[in-house]
Amino acid sequence: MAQGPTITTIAARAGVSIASVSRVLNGLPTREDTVRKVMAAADELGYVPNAVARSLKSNRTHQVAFAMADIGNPTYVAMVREVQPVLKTAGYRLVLHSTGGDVDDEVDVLRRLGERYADGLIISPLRGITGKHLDLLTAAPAPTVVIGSIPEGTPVDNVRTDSRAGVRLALEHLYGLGRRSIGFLNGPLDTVPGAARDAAYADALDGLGLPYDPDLVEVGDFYRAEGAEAARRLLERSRPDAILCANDLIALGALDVLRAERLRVPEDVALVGMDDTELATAAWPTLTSVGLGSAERGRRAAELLLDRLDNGVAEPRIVTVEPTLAVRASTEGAA
Amino acid sequence: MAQGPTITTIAARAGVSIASVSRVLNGLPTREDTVRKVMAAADELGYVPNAVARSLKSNRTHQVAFAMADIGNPTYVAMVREVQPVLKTAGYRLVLHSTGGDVDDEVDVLRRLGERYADGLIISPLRGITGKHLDLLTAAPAPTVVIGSIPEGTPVDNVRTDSRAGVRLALEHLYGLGRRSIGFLNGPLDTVPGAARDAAYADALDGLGLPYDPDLVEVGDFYRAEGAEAARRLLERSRPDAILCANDLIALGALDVLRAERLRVPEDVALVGMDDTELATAAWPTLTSVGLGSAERGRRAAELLLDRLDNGVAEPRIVTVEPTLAVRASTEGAA
DNA sequence: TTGTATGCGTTATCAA
DNA sequence: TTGATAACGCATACAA
Repeated sequence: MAQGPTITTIAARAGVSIASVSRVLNGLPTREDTVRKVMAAADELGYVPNAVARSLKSNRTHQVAFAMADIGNPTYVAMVREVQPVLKTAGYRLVLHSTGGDVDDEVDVLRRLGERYADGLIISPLRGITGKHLDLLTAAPAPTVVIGSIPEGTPVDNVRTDSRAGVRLALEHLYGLGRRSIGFLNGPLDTVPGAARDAAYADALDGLGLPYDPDLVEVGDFYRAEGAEAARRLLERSRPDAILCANDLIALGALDVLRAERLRVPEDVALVGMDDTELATAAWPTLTSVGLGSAERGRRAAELLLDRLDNGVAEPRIVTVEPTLAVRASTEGAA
Repeated sequence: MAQGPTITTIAARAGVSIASVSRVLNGLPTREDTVRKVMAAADELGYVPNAVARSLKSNRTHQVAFAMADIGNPTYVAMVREVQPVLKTAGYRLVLHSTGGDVDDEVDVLRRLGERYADGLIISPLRGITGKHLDLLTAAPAPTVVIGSIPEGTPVDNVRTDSRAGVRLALEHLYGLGRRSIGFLNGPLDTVPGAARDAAYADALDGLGLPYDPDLVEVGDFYRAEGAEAARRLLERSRPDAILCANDLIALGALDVLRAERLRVPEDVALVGMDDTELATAAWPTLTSVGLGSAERGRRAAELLLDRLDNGVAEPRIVTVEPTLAVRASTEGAA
């Protein structure tokens, strides 16, 4: 914990100026002899350059911030897991912000980006871009990439998923299996995924020529217990032959309830989750799930950001990641 | 992305010196009139203090680094999830390092701590403290907390779990259920948890007066596919009436194999996982699992570190987190 | 090739 | 109460 040596210490030890030390350490052309003396001194003293001082000069921290709602959520875990190696390879550290999905917290992250502790930001706002976000985003003090939907024309890089297509995949799959009464367990409508999936569900039904029946829709939260509650409420008033859940956790909750009600999955009720997390294959029966490309979204976001950091400005770009459907036992019956 | 205003900008605008600006912004006693002028100027310019410059002066980054093997592993997710709010509340940012369990990577993290980009470090070395770690640890340039076992006498704060007691809990539970042929699916023996759990298993058997039968032990890796492979190998040569797995993922793999072999859980084979992750309740039957207090270890580590950061030096402390046994359907048969 | 001096943005010391 | 100035550790323009 002793005060570490600085280039001044080395300079004294080697009998040269701090400029020479700096030059040697940065590999600039220097006389062989001087190089040796400096390197020797640095070695003996166990010199490690001070990142903070370097940052102050260079205006680069070699840090990238990543702000998400909850690092416990498998979706975000998948993102972080992909973001991390991309950044690391490029020489950036990852600073994590867990906002709890709180708008003020998210806004705070944006504002504090002005403190310049990071060179760039990846942010995935759970409750969407509000007016508060917008001003800060358009005048962001550092390159920013938003994962999730943003209002048209917002001048930032954006990686989004096509949840509409994802929901359609699920419903078409269920329709193809002969299911006609397809329930929907959603998360809060004031969240980005909640609102998007709600609209997509109505849309997909329409595309299949099925009516939208409010009795088949329940809103809870994106967690297992709340998913179970919602499922219970749903089953009290209707008996669908399939249920789409807005994420895998909700689907696990639904599975608990269906089991308790002695309803067989998929024979009586086919079940589909979303996000295609590890939980989907841990469940029994294994869970058919719509993959929304969390991992890929994370990776693409990191790449966009790095590109901008390295190559400077460019037009804002929008990347859309296509959804996939992982068909498993909860809809097809096989193990 | 414009160059942000500095205290110099504000000073000019308000017609005072940078010293006055600094005083106002830091809440030091200043004349009412000056305060107003400075605040007004700062507001209009949208001033945000530069964290890097501040750090250079104060020698404090308000960042804490957390190094772990893999941010995808539920154990580490649980830790991060607890560490984050503790740090945030105390005003620290979290810098994440995912080392892949690579010793050189871990050593690199320790070394680069000398760059002073963080005020402290929490590290959870998967393969244990090697000689390479030791030197750097004892002379760490910033307060460090190690999660996991460390050699006696290593002068750093340490949060450990009592995996010996954890394994004992599991085996006593199984013994109490009448199981006498208890298999063990472990992870690599050159990892800390692997080695510890191996010794603990032998120990616990001994305590119960059961013989150690090498045919009942298999080593794979801490993942599902490898767990399944290990289970397959184990079942090829013996038929235990219970299996302890070194983590939940291995247990899931074992569950897959038992199911394929038409062996009923728990009637034919009782199954116990370790770490008590979310996966344990997602599985079917739900999985009895030994909780090793990942969340609590994370929280305690963060608290230890903060205490040291705030209150300076103190004797190295060792915190041991007690294991718990979550009994579920995979051993007791109930839903 | 090397050294002196300056600035990055802040805090803090010292006179005024 | 305020302003001029030094200092944090490093990189660099410029002079020698």
